[in-house]
Amino acid sequence: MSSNDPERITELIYRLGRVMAADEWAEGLNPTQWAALSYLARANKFSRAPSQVSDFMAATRGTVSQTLKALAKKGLISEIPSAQDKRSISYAVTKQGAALLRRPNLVEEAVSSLKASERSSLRAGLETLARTALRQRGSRSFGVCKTCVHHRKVGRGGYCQLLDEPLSPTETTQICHEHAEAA
Amino acid sequence: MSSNDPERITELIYRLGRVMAADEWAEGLNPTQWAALSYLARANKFSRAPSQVSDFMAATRGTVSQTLKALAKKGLISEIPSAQDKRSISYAVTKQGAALLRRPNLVEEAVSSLKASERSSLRAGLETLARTALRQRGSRSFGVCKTCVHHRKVGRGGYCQLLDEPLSPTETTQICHEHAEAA
DNA sequence: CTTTCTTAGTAGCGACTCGCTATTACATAA
DNA sequence: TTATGTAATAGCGAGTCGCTACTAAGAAAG
Repeated sequence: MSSNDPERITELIYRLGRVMAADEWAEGLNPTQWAALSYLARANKFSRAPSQVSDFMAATRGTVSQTLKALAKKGLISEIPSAQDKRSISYAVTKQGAALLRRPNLVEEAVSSLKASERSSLRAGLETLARTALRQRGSRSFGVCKTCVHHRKVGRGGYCQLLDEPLSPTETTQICHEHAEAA
Repeated sequence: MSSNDPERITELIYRLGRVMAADEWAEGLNPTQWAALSYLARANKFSRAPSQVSDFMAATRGTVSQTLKALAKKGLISEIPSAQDKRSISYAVTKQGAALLRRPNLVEEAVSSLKASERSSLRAGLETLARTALRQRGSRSFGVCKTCVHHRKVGRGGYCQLLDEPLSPTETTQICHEHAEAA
């Protein structure tokens, strides 16, 4: 009888996901390619290898490998071989890729039209939900550096105690593969 | 600076959608097939034709036609030709299909573990969001009969004033293609 | 030093989705 | 009767998906 049915919420998330996906058949890309492109644009330099993209996208490395090759062929991202580890590759979003990402998004617009109070409670609920679901699945959280246990604020930027690397102000707001939510 | 970024909310919905999808490669079905099967189980008898499924799934009739054929071949749904309109087909979930749908779902479990207050505000936010996004897109709402402007309560069941059809108590809780939210 | 793990990335396979453009089979209105 | 519109499907090409199998390179243990 409860109208707060877990079923209804699941349904809504699923439906919204599908509507967003349908909206993302544009500019010659498909939803998966948009997801990979947008992740790469928001991830820091330690988190842009195929393995990490596939972790984020909840897909296998093989699948993601193909997606990234396709994006590279379209000139939206570029391959950058690692200097340290000769097995490893990283990808960077090109100017053309960044331009494409400025396209307005259906759900983002709908979110903007929400009242601030609705927005913050929606966000809180989704945040908790995502944390729970991802933990159950054994997936990483993929938050931004400034909310991570390994992060120390240094001046305007910061420092990652896990990777022993200084971070620029911009980098502290990027997504990291090694992210672990601070208490 | 706002941590209620529309971007963050969009991101969370997208990520949850992907995680749910990854979780739905099971029992020989894929995410799209699960979505169609679960819709058919929850839709009323006026809303189970390929056209209506494709409206709901935000896909073309051609794509959905193939998905439904695949489900039928697996014996999870069965084809029912319409008596009135000889162009039209309807689908019904079989016993085997219904049995499959009882599989526990990752996100549904996560939702259940939410506090009741969190759950209701999450639900409210998603409801509004979905309504806005669907209207922007010109999509139908696909609610259940008992919340529809065309619905009149009659005893334990109801009556649809649009289709001029009586509804059993069960039918008033099913999804309808013609649904229009009552004020 | 070599073996022996382990990890990063990729190819290729079969099944499938997706949007697209016909095409067929009706229904309905002029 | 003849348009006009709608329901469903077939077939096309590009691409995702999980999978297995593979190469190459780093790391660890003998």
